[in-house]
Amino acid sequence: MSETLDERSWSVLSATVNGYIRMAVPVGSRVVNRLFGLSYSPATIRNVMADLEEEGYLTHPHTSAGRIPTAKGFRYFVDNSSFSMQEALPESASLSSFLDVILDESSPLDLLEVLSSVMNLVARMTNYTAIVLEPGTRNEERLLSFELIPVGERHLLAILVTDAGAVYKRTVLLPEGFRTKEIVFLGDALNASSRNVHLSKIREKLFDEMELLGEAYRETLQQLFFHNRMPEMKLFRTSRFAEMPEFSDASVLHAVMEVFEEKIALLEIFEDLVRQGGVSVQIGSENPIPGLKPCTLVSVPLLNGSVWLGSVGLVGPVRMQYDQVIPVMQYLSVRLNHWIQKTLPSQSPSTT
Amino acid sequence: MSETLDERSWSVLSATVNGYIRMAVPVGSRVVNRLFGLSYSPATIRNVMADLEEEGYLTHPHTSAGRIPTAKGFRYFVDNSSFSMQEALPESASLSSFLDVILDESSPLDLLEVLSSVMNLVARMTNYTAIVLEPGTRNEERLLSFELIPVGERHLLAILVTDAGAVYKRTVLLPEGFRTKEIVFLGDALNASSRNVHLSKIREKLFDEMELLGEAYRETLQQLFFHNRMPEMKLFRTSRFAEMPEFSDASVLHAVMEVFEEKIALLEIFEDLVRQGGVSVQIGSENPIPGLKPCTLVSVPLLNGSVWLGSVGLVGPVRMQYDQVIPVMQYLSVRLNHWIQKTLPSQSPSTT
DNA sequence: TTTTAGCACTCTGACATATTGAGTGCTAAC
DNA sequence: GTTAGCACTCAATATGTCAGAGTGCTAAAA
Repeated sequence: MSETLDERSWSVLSATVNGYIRMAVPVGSRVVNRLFGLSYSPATIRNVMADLEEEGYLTHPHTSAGRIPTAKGFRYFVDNSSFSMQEALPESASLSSFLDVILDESSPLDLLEVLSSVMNLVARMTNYTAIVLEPGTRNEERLLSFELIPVGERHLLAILVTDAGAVYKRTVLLPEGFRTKEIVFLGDALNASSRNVHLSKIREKLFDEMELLGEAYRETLQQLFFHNRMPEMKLFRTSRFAEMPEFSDASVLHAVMEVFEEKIALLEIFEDLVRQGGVSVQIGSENPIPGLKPCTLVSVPLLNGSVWLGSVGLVGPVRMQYDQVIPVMQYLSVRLNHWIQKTLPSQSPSTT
Repeated sequence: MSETLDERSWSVLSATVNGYIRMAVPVGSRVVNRLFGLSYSPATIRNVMADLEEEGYLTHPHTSAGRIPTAKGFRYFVDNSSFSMQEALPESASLSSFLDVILDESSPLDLLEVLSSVMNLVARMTNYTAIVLEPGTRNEERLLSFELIPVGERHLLAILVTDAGAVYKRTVLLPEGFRTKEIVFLGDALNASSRNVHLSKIREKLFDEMELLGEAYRETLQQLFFHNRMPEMKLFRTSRFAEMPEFSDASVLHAVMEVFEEKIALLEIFEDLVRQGGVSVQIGSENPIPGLKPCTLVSVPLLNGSVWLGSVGLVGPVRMQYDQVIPVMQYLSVRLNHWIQKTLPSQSPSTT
C-alpha cells in the first residue's frame, strides 16, 4: 500500500525516529551522522531528510530546527522494524516469570484481577500508562448459576454467575407483603432449568412468563434478574504523563487526563479494535479521540474463542519506545490468550 | 487554644482569604478596601495586615506584593466562619433531590456504587476531586451467607456475604481427585452454623477444625474461606488539578497525581480520621503526605454504629471554596449516615 | 490615641533589543 | 553521487528599560 523507501532513506528515517524517541527534541543531520554512525556526511543526510520531508515522513518545526517524524514517519518505522523481545527489554525475564506465577492455573481466577496485576507491572516496566478493560454485560454469556440470598429482613441479594467467569450481584428491597419463598422458589427453578443457556434467551423467556404476573412482582423480578454489569476500566500510572515534555502544556495534559477519566471514548476504541485481533498500534491522530492525538495506543484484545472478554493496552506519547512496547504486548497477547483458553470453560456455540 | 482576633483583624483576614480564594493572586490593601467594602482605608488595612503577618496568619511573597493567607490563616478562617448550605451552593436543591432518588430504600443497594454516583455529582458541582473509599476486609463483619458454586469441571466459586452488605467472591481450582461433594457439604454446614457470627470467630473455628485434615484439603479450604477484600478507592475528576494555577508546575502536579495513584497514603489518612467522626478539614501541610501539601482534604467517615463502612472526601487546592465545600460535606454526612443506619442491618455487639 | 493621606521605595512582569548557536539550503568542488 | 563550505534563518537566552502594584513609614487629621 505505502511506497517502499530505499536503503539509505530508511536508515536516515529510522535513525531520526530513534533519535527523536530518545531525546524528545528535533534531531539534526549532525546528530544522525554522529550518534548513529551513518556513513554519510551531514550534508548528504540533509538532502535525504529534505526528500523524506517532501514525501511526508518528517517535519520541520521551523527553518533552523532539526527534523521530527510525522505520524506517517512513525507508522512506516513501526511497520518496517522488526522488534524482538530479548534485546528490547532487560526485565523481560522477570515479566515472564511473573506470568508463570500469576497464570498458574491453581491460583484463584478473576480476570480483572489478573489483568490488573499484570498490567500494573507492565506499566512500571515500560514507564507508560497501562489500561485494563473488561466490557460490560455480554449476551453471549451463558448462565452457570443463579442464587438468591436473603439479607436482613426485607432484602434479597441476587447473584448470577456466567461461564465467562463473571459474577453479577445486586441487592433488592422486597415490597411490603412480598412472599419471599415464592421468589426464591422461582430462582431455584431458573437455576435448574436455564443452566448453560445464553443470558439473552433467559431474558426472553422470563419476559414471556412475566406477562402473567402483577405489577409489583414484575418490577422486583426485573431488578433481580436483569442486572447489567457496567464495563470496568482500570488505569495504571496515568501520572506519568505529567512528567513527559510533550505534555508540559497544561491544556494538553488536561485533555489527556479527561479522556482517561471519561473512559467512554476509550471503551469505544477498544470495542472497535476487537475484530482486528492481535496487537494494534494507533499512532497519534490514527485514533478518533481529539484529546488523545498526541498519544499512541498499543492494545491487545483477549478472546475466548470468538467471545471478547477484555482488553489490555498501553498509552504513551507518540514518541513511544516502540521497540520495547510492541514485543511486550505481543508476548502478553500470546500468554494471556493462551491462559484464557486453557483456564476458562470453552464456549462452543452448540446451545445457542 | 488559638488566640482570638478582634473584630477588625477578623474582617481583614476573612476578606483577604476570600479574595485569595477567588482570585488565586496575592491580595493588596486596596482590593480588600474596595471589593469587600471595608470601612477602613487601605493604609489602616496595611497596618492590620502587617500585624496579621507578624502573628503568622498571612505572608508576603515579596516586598511589593499583596498578602497570601498561611495555613494558619486558612485554619482560623475555617474555624471561625459559619457556612450555610442554602446561600453557599446554588445547585444544593438538585443535590438534595438527587439524594432523595438514589437513597430511596427501594433502589438496589450497593454502598460503593451509591457513594460513587453521589460523589461523582458532588465533584462536578464543586469542581474539585472527589474520593470514595471502601475499606478492605473488616473482622467486625458477620457472616450472612456462604455459597459454593461449581464452575466448569474443576473450579469452585465461593461467595461470602456479610451484614455490611459486602460480597466476597473467589474462584478456586480443586486439586486432582478432590471430592467436590464433601467440600460443598462442608460449606453448607458452615452456612447453617455460622450465620451472624463474626468473620474472625469463624476463622478461628475453621483453623481448629482444619488441624485434622490433610495438606491438600487445608490449602483449598483456606482459599475458599479466607478471602481478603482489598480496600477499594475511587477518584472522580482528578484531571481538575491540571487546570488550577497552583499546579501549573509539572512537578507539583505530578506529586499530587502520584498520591492519587498509590492510594495507600490516602487510605491511611482516612483510617486515621474515622475516630474523629463528622467533617474533617485538613488544610495544606496538616495532612502527613508530602505530595498533598498544596492541597486541602475535606472528608467524612460513614459509620454503621461503630463500624466503619467507608469514607467520602473532596480534595482541592488549599485555596478551596470552603464556603461551598464544608456545607455540602456536612449535608452529605447527615444524609448518608442516616441512610446507612436505616437501610443496613444494624450491628448490635451482642453476638461478639 | 486612632485613623488616614502622602510619598519614597521595592519588586515583578511586560516589552524591546541584542547575541548566540544550532541547523538548514544551496553551490561549487571532489 | 557525495561532501565541504558558506550565507542565512530562527529559537532561545540574556540584557536593559519601564510601568504598575503594593508596601512601609511619617506626619497630619480626627
